[in-house]
Amino acid sequence: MSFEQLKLKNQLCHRLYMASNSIARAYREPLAELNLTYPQYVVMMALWEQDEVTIAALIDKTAIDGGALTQILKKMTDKSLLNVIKDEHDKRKRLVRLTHTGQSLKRKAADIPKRIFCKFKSINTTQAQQLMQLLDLIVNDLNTQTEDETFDS
Amino acid sequence: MSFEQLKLKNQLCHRLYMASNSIARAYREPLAELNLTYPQYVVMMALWEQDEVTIAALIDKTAIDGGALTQILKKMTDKSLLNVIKDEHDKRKRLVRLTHTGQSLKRKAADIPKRIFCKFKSINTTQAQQLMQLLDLIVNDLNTQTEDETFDS
DNA sequence: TGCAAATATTTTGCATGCAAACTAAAATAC
DNA sequence: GTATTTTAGTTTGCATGCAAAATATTTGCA
Repeated sequence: MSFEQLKLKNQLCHRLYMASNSIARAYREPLAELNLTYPQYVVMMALWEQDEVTIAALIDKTAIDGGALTQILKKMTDKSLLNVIKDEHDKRKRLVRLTHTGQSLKRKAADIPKRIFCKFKSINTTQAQQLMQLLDLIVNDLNTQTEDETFDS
Repeated sequence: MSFEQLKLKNQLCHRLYMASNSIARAYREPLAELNLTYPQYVVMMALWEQDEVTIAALIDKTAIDGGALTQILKKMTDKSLLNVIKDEHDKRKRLVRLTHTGQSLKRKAADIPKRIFCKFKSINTTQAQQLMQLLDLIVNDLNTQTEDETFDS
């Protein structure tokens, strides 16, 4: 048997693995200038869109693991980018709020997306859109599947 | 300013981040049955294609970081899946060789790709191919870019 | 009212991903 | 031929990603 299905060149997952690592690596330099790691940048983007949100809302929006997020928020607090405050209405909840420093970092980050996209010599905007749509389908399928299994069992 | 370019819904990188994590998560269960993590599975696939290769060759093929790979190979050695032996011709090099156990694991892994692909309800084979091609373009662009910069400096 | 079940987060332990420093051995230079 | 440079891997330190256990509250229900 040739086991074609086990060859690396046929693995969508391996492509995603490489692409995800490559692009995260590409962000490293620009983000280092802002003293941010990639997941921290994702948290910042989420908060720049909507500030003063729950941890759960942040997990929802960023898809960052809750356990990891706790640590990430701690480091971002140390860097005075944000504060995690208690929700007076429900003391289980915490609210994440940008500091002034965190808010103003948005301007410095504004050119990062363009700097990254410049590196893509081989794909145009249309292809990038198409790629994002396909990725959305996959993420949806995988997450939906998990829920279904939960229902089944 | 609306800073549209900083919104998460417009970030290709965040799609990749989510997709890569989602699919790795999907592999977790099937791979747990083989007592493998995802990167370990990638190493196995590489070795099933070509056995007795250099560490450098493995890094090339799998795109796994060298530092991480050392640890991964150590754990796989502990599980008796492979051995890392010295190259007699060049003592700097090491050769990675599957054990009989490692080789025979291939049969048990043979149905994993199908089990994962079944979860993709929304995309067909053509779309999967298209997705892989787009991802290849991105990975190529990003890696080429890095080399160019090296030349420039 | 009072306590079990559900929620929201944090903590813990393990497995990477990655940059940078370090080690060993082979290739080159002079 | 010996010092220098290059090459191949390993080690170290830091930052996640993730599952599972632990905490703290709140809800729901008898």
